[in-house]
Amino acid sequence: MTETPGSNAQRERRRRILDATIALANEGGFDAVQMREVADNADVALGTLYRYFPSKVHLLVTALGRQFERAEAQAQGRPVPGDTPHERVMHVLGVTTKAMQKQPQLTEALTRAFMFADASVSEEIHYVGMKLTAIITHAIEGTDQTREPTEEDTAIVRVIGDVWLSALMGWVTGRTTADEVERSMDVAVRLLLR
Amino acid sequence: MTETPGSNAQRERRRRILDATIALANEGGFDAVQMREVADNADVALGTLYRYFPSKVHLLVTALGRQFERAEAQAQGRPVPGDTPHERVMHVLGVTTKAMQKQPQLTEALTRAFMFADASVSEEIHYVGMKLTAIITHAIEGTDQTREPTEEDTAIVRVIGDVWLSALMGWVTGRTTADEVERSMDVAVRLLLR
DNA sequence: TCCGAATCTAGAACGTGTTTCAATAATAGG
DNA sequence: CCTATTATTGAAACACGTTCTAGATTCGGA
Repeated sequence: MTETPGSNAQRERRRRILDATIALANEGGFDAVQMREVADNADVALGTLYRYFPSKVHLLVTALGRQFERAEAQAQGRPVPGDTPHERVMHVLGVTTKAMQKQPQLTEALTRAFMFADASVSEEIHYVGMKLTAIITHAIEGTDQTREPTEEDTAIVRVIGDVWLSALMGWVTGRTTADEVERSMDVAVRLLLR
Repeated sequence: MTETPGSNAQRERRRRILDATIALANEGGFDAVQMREVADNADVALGTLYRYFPSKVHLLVTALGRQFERAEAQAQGRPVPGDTPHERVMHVLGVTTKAMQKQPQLTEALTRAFMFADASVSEEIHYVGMKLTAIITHAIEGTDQTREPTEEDTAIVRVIGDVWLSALMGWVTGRTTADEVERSMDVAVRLLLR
């Protein structure tokens, strides 16, 4: 799927770096992901870290992309429970929200990096966006994978993704609770999938 | 409206600081708003700047709030053109998008600060959110200000605001063009206001 | 007008993201 | 196996947000 270029040793280094990143983020959030610390924990020189990832934000957004990849791989084939698009989308969002609640620091780190990213990270951002829409589309379609998503479906998926990001931001910045996230998602999805 | 406390000299300092912030942001975006530079240009000591605004993000989000205040004051009383809620909302969003296109650096600076804000900025963030929903609500209502907004209206306004923020982020990070922002807003508003 | 408290100033200092560089190690091509 | 190229290392240096300190200055109340 995602062919990572380079020698074996290089793939290993890259993996160690991303692992260290996730571990640090999980413990202390965005601020705890310090480049010197990541390099140390990944057994790599600081310069090497910067050769692999040109900035902290690149690093974190790439890590987010890897998380989405794994989530997608896990959901692969398994049908989403629920009889209506609304139910299925809410199920996926609910599961995701619950997972994020269990690792609030990690969520904070990855979300803030995503939000803070500037134009130089657009490629990585775009990748994450694709994964997100793929997951929501999959939920809307349900088992009925035969039907090609209409243009309207695509638009709806994008809007749901947007609302979810905003809600996530509210939660990460402590303005809303996880319950409120779920409630506001429910309202938005109801408005859109009617 | 917004009673700024303190002596005259203090209000003046605060104004100079925010003016310098906007000016720097307008020239060079988020990175060009450097605290030492802001302090210099506003003729205050660095320590004073930090007494007024405890962080760069507080500073920028407060500046964003002031911009919204002014936008709201200008729109005050003037009815929004358009015969339907959809038309009126799109008109407001279109005008805003155009204004932002004229000052892309300023938009980048304020948007990124808003996105990056953490829990300590929730008050300022909340203020900006209120202004935004007020503007959208005003557009939906149009001249017919008699009708109390329903609960559904409120929910719709919030979703529109969320989508707009996401679209804005896409534009700021160079993933989408201003045209695409407007187009995706049109789709979202159509989906919601039907 | 005078005093004490609050505010402001100038500047040094610190932490962390980022850059740079010389030396060493690994790797690929002949 | 040798060599040229490239990658990695370790460490210093730089940039900018933030904090701290010591001494003016300003301000409000007696």
